[in-house]
Amino acid sequence: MRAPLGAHGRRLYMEEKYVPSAVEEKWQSYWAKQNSFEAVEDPARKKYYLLEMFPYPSGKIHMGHVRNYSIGDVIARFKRMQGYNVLHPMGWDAFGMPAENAAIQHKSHPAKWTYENIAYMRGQLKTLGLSYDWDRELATCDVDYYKWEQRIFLEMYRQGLAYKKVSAVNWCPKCETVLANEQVEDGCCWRCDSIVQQKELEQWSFRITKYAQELLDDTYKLTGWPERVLTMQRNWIGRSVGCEIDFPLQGGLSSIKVFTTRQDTLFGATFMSLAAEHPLALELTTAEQRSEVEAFIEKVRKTDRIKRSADDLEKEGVFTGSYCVNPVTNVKMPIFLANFVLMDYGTGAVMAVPTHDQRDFEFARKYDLPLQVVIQPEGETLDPAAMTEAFTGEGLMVNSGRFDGMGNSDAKETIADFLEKEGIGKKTVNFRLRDWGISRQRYWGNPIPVINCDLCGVVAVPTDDLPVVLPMDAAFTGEGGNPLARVESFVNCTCPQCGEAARRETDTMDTFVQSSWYFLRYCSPKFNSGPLDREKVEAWMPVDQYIGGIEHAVLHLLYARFFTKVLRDLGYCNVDEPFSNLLTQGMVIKDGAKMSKSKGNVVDPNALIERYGADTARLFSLFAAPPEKDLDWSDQGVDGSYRFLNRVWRLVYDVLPAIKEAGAPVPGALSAEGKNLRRAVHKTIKKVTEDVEERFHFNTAIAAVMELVNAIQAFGARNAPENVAVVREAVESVVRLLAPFVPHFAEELWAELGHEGVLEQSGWPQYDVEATVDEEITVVIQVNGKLRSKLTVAPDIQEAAAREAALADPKVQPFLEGVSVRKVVYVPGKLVNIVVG
RNA sequence: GCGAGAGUGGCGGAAUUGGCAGACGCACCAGACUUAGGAUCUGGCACCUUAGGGUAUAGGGGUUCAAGUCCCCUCUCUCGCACCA
Repeated sequence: MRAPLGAHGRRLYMEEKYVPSAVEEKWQSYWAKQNSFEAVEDPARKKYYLLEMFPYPSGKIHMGHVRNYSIGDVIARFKRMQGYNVLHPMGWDAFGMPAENAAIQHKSHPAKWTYENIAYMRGQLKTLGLSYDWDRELATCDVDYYKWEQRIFLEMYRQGLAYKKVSAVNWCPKCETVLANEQVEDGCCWRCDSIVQQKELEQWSFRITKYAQELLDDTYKLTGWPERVLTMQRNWIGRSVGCEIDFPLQGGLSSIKVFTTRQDTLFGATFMSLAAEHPLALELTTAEQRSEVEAFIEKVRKTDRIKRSADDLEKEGVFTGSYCVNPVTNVKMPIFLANFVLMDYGTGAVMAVPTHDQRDFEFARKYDLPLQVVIQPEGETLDPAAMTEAFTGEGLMVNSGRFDGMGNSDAKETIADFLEKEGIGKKTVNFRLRDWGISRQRYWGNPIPVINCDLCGVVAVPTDDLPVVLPMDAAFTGEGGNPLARVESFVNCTCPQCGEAARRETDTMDTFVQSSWYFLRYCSPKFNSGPLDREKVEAWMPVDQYIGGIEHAVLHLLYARFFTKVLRDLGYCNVDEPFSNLLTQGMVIKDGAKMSKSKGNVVDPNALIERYGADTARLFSLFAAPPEKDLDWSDQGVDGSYRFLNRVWRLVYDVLPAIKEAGAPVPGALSAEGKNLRRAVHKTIKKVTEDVEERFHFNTAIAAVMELVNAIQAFGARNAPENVAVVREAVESVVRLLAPFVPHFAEELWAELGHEGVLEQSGWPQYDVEATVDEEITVVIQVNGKLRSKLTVAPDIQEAAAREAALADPKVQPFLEGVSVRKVVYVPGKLVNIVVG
């Protein structure tokens, strides 16, 4: 039954029963109408930029999104209530392969599929009551977004930060396309099961290596990031310090350059290992070794990347027939090709020191190559003939000429100086990080804005001719490679330089490019004179809190840092690091496994919202675990959260008539019970504030509110006239503290409590320190560290009194009989420990 | 192999600075209300117990008056990297 309406359409009594759908629809439309979450720059207020990683519009929201965005929304609403000017935007990472696959499957168009998904998912996010500034929404597949990216690309090209190079890629001969590493399953194409080949292709790359040092150094400034993410990035960048050393070819003029971090073992280098792809490989091969070497190179090339880097791959190699010379010992070193030497690390050549490197050791044993010990561990004499593994520890230098007797660690620097002085080598820093290959032979991406001219070579599309718009009339058959390459009207063009017929580049950019700067674009999403409005970017950046999955620890989060630095250097912004604080939330697990269709353990957010409402869905996903941990989904747990909201609703319903007219509590006029409840209220405000603000531990914050609700319910004399003010304050506090977690629910009850304005603008509740002070405290009494009794005493009890009371306590007495008290430890306000023996 | 993190009741999880282990919730048990209960309310709920207590935070040792928390060793799990010269 509906409650009767008052004169202004307002119900006279609140609904007895909590109906989530009614409440949620009401407030969602209110927020939309009021544009409640619009972010406007305001120098008078402190800004707070809160961002969750934007989703790929795959079709519908899953529970991982619900969790991610609920966490973000709590922080956004909390900060807003605290008075911050909050920017909380949302958008779509909208280019990518699945759209193309769906188009092939449904004989549709990637754009149609993508925009339909966006429309649907936007609706789902709105149903969750997330407080986004929807006016800033962007989709990376919008021309208005990607055209600016093309402009950035061209500027990077001019600066030498974007360049074309030949690199090895995974190639499916049937699909005629490049595959990402993760699309290769057991060496076969994930779609057609053909054997994936390694292919050398001309690819566009970004020179991220130029920023390697800065990207590494600045990880030490990111104090708001989880340590493990920083560690992963540092490992990925992989800086190592060592030397480049030239080994002259025997009888030849040229030399082979190696990179080593172990120049201290140079005197023990007895042979040379080159990568199979090393440019000198064939040149160095003698006639009699030719067939063997060619067979080896072919074999290595055929082995795919995954197998090649597998742990159990046996070390193999082949002798080229040529020799080089160890520049410090003049020993003749046979030159081998070895399958474990990587062309894309260092120089693709390794000086082999079998006595002090395990890989070289295994290789030398297999091919019967000489061993020379140059580091002796203390108290032991290594005999090359008897060694079963390389010695990689510390020791004293031997067989190393003038360096004999030095500690090998100390010798590193000395030898490096020596090599530089002699012109044999030089100190270098080498990075594991490689340039970022961004070419994709796919349609649904941002076209790389260049033109290939037979006469002029690669020619940038003039800025005035931008954007290069992705043509809509491509055919999606799943065969014949990149659909874009078959759109004649797109491909055929004239060279902007010479005017002759030319072909447009049909590679599109990796989708990680779009996600590398979307957070900057959010600051001025509609700016139409460039990618970024510098003033707006300066007003909002950096992102104060970024939230997303750990799976992007290296890829996205490294690319975004790189891109921000590039944009800074191009003059678009003044930001060094885009994300001040990073929260990596855990996965949503059910029945011990990640939710997946094949496991049949998927929870559908729509069904959940329909049955319980968004507030319950949010509450449970926040309550069940702290954000950085995996969340174990439990249907019964959801019931529990729903029950809690119903309990709060009923509590308000029950007390409303009595407290309607109540004012603020007058501390001096309270009963003892009233005082206790008020203390609980203010302690709860304190705890919730701290848990949310300092730790993002929403689970304990919610638990604290639950405790307070239990306390209000247990509060016996709540309708007594002297207590109604306390009850009102208590109930209102519950509602206000719940606002960031269950915003519709809280707004509704706030209105029912008779407030005219919206709750979110009423400010975050402040606790009264005075009210939190205990009147009496419990002091624990231990005997030899074991709990024996408890004392209830005044908070200001003196040490002597506490000791005396403890020793006199009847429950403690039996434990003091027949023994002597050796010591009494007193921790003020906490415990007395009587040590006996 | 290297690096990081974790291991607490039947379950998810609390314990923020070394000071009452198990908050809060779920499940379960008993009771009340009820035609009924998958609603609601009340109470119970780590384990053992001779009812005094005793034992418990993966296992073992240590520091301390006091250890889930600090130190050492071992085991298990998760994640990341993995021939990086």
